[in-house]
Amino acid sequence: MEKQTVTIYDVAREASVSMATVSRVVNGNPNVKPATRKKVLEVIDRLDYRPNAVARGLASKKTTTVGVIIPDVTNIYFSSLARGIDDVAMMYKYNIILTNSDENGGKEVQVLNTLMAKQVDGIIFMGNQVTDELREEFRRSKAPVVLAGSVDAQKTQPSVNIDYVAAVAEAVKSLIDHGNRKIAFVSGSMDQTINHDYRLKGYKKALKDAGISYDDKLVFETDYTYKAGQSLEPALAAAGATAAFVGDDELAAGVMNGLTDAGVSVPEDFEVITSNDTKLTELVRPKMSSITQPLYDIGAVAMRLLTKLMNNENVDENTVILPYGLMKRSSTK
Amino acid sequence: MEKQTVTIYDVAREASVSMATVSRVVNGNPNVKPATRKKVLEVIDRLDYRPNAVARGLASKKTTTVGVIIPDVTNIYFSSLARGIDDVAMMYKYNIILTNSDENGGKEVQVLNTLMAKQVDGIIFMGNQVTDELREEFRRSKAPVVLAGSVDAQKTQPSVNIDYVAAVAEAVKSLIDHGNRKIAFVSGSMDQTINHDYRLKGYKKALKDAGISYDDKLVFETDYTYKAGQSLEPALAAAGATAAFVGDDELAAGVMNGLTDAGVSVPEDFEVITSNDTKLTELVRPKMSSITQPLYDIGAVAMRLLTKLMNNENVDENTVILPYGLMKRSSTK
DNA sequence: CGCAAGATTGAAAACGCTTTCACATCAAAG
DNA sequence: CTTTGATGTGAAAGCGTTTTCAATCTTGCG
Repeated sequence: MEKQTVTIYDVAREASVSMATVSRVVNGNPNVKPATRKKVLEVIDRLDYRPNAVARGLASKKTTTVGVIIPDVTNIYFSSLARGIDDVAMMYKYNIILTNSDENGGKEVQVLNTLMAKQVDGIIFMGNQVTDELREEFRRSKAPVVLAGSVDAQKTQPSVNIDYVAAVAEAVKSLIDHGNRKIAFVSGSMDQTINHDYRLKGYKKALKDAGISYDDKLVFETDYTYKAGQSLEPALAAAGATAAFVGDDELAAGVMNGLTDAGVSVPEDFEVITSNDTKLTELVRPKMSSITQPLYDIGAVAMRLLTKLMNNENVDENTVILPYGLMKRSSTK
Repeated sequence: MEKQTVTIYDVAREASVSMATVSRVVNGNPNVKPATRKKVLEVIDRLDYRPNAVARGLASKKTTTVGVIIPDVTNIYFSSLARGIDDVAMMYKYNIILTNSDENGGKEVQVLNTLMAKQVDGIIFMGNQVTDELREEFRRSKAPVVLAGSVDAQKTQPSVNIDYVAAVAEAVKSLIDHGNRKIAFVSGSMDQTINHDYRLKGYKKALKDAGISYDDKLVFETDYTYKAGQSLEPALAAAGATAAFVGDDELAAGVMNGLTDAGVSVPEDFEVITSNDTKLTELVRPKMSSITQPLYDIGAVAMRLLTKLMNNENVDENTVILPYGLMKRSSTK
């Protein structure tokens, strides 16, 4: 009992016009006499005809779907971007093929290839380690690729981000202004461009501006997980830190809770400022001060930029920088 | 400078075989002489041929992509399921077209239609208000549909869930066992089957078993948002509740924080137990006691079930119920 | 009324692959 | 050597659209 499918041919026959005409009305081509259009529309309605997007994709070489590579949907930072991406994608009639990469280079390359095989019209990439191999795949791709909330050391791809260096510098400066001299820098892998080339740079800049010397014993490279943060307290104490800048909200929540559990009170004895301003910052107690980022917008703008690229519209600025801010909550004085 | 694409025809020509043969080696069909296979493989490699999945989809009537309808990726409960879905999808070589529905009936129907137009091989639906119209769409769909972490009053679709009635009953019973008599039931819209037909039923059952009479003043119908929970304290106090069962973790975090902010200490003065065991339960302080659910597995099993359905394998049980548990943390005594 | 310029339409060729069916080949058996 | 049953292979017909190009209608105008 395979369900029967109605094709454009059936409609053409029933309406006694050609497939071409049906195609025209379906696609809103204006070169159709109103009377014919009406007739065709009626048949379409009567037969409940629904165009087959795959056939259309083959014939037109456009699939109206874009690939989205995300480290992990479960991470609120990225899912917030994804939400922005999907909303504007829908607005422009695109669909999203979403795949988790775990920031695993091999998987990323593989995923990229299957996306290209599926003939996506464009790709949005999230992830902060653009390997040479990956960059090579981007280049060979006929579909435009834009990075969202993600940086590439060689700035070769269109991207949407905030000014991480300035944001981190400002965040760290606020810590310094509160009298802290030993400020920990806590983040994920230093292999990630965003940590190594941006955040750390901002951190160093703030220190330098304040005349504090940089000490790599205060740099903690760890996982972006709650657990990792939670178990950091002893190390933080050992290093004599009195405050910390943290590169991820979940990680920061871990750090804070680990501190609190160890009897260190935040922000009195230890200040914490985090990076992403996800809703986690409001859930934990004390609420976390954070760099603020227009998460949804980063995704939305990235997708919007991608639509332009896919349309071959020329864009004035390929790498867009959105504004950031600083939100003081209760994890800092 | 359109990038040139290599087709199966090019490979056939270069290898001096027919397209059929190339197709066979690409698809691992065993009826190819090893020598020919080798020859073809070499050409494929040399020309860097990548099969066009759209053309393949048109010819074979299989797209190896499934649609996933999710209320909001940003909600950790659902994104956890989505992660499970994507992982097993990848395992079985499927891709995921992900769309947010906001549990908006109209949008759901529309999305469903575009998914069907894209010829997805199957659909995973998350959302708890299956309207008649939606159910009708499911029925007319030639692709199988399975519900993940979502229930339909008419149990007509394959689905993967836990036993919500029993789980809630048990959770509420634990609250009763701690001496509470006035237990609030806090959840999202009562229009949602899961709240109305399952959770509330479990709640009532627990009350009844304990000989406590049901009082609808203790039922709080609200949004699934942190904010909604946070502002609930006055109402909770007014109703004289000393404990609450909450249907969503983010909402529960709000409730708890609202309580705490109002000077009510949890769990001493007020106990809270939540439903989804997402990572939020561990982030907040006190950590939240919760019904535990195998979130990732619900998604994974749903996807696995879908693969079987797509293959027309016959499955013994269309509606699978996964085990739940109760995790005592610090928001209950 | 005649004609050029649009405005509408249709025929048919792609699009890049899978799949059916028939044909050719080959090794083993008689 | 034939015969036979596998085994390998190719030709060609789809799959359901879009799109090009030419053909056919309509108009407005002189």
